[in-house]
Amino acid sequence: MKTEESVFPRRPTGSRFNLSDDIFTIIRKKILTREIRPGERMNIDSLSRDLNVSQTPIREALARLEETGLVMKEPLKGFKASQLLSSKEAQDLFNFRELIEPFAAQLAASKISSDHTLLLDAEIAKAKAVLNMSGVSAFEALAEHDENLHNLIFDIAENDHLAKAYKSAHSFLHLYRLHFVREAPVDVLDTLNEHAQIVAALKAKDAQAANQAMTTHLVNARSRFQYPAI
Amino acid sequence: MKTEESVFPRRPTGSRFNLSDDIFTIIRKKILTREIRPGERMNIDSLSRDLNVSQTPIREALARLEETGLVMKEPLKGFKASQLLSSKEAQDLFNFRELIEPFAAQLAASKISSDHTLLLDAEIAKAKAVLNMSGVSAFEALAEHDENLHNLIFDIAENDHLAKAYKSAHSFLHLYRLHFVREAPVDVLDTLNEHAQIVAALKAKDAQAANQAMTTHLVNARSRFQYPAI
DNA sequence: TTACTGGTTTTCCTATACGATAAATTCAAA
DNA sequence: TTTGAATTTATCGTATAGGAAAACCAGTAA
Repeated sequence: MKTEESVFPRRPTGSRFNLSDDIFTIIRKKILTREIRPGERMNIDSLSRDLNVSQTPIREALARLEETGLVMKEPLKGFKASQLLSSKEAQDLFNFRELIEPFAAQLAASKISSDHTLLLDAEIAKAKAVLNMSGVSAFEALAEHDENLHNLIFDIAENDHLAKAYKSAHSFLHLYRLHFVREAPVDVLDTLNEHAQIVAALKAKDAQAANQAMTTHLVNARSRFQYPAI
Repeated sequence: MKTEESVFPRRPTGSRFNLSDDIFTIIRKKILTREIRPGERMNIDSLSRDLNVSQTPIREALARLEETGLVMKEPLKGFKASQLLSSKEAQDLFNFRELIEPFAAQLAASKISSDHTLLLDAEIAKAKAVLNMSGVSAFEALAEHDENLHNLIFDIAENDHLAKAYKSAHSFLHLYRLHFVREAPVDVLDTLNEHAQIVAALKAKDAQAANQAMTTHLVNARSRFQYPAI
């Protein structure tokens, strides 16, 4: 019978809800940052001890993560982080992106507003900073910018189904890319130029050009992405 | 040392695990058949009583369903089945289908094997039976055939990302369509003819024709799908 | 070495309790 | 009668203990 728990309720009452949402986000981040490695087993009990919550929210979070595909449950063995995409799956993913992202860009071009224009300009301006970086931090900054920009385009396109499909696929690409990060400098300049072209097409409300610029970008991205033959 | 457990174990040992998976399927089905209506509140306690399981598997199932979008959690009110797609969202969904399904058909045409051909033929043959039905049962049979065929095509196309995107979007279309089911006879003949054309293109391994046939089918489906202005 | 057997660990599930919050209901005052 | 405050009720979110069954492991026998 402990007394301190009644005096200091663990959770500052009313300040935040949905513990399991928080846990979901935390575990998801652990996976996406490779703190939990692909294929690694995840023990409900130790997670609950580490994160200082009971098993219930852990179970809920893992169930949701399983639904996203980032986590797998083996019937009587427990949960583990999903394996990395195979080479074929990665190619499939690129094919998928090359299908939906140009379409999203095309839609976005026809729906863009002046607010959106400002956001796009801001993102492009921010990205210039990457040029002065190097090594891992450059890689990370570029990845973040890339994600921001692509998300922004889906926001502008205003098709939830499209955005959802992209988001769910994107985690896997992120992990895959992370796995093969090398010290070797990514070709930052090319990437930024392509981004700028996409944004220019969007601002010009030229749907056709936006589609084309995005396609070009993705095709180049695929070829830049030279992962070692495994 | 009990003896009866070998005769009749509580859970037919080995035959099924994962109570929460079963529950997930059951609840999902209840939603998809409108036994649980869009917007209806779902009480964890009464679900656990109705389904004769404890709260834990219910919570897990609901968490997963929330991830699919079929169920929503309002912070301190509980779970409810998601609202029907708005008219805009339904249009967005059709746009999305018109993007990914023709592409899937195109892929399928280039990958199709003789096994697949048999399956497609079987599905087309089975669908003929719908012509002799009427009313609601015709609608249901057609919907099932339609789903089978489209799923089959995604199987053949062998791109998991694509298939996943389709599956997640499809539930919503199903519900939306169900909502507006009318006694008025759907145009079964047109639908079956279009399906036959798609299958013909696939069997001919003509990717371009398959893409085109699917596009035509979807465009027609959209226009056949005359829902009342809300 | 291989195969079996018994104990240990892990996981899934159940049951249940308790605090907090939203909704419903009662009751008092204008 | 109506309005508003207080109280009750229902339900969610969280926590924790424990039991059943499978999986794992180690030690022994062939």
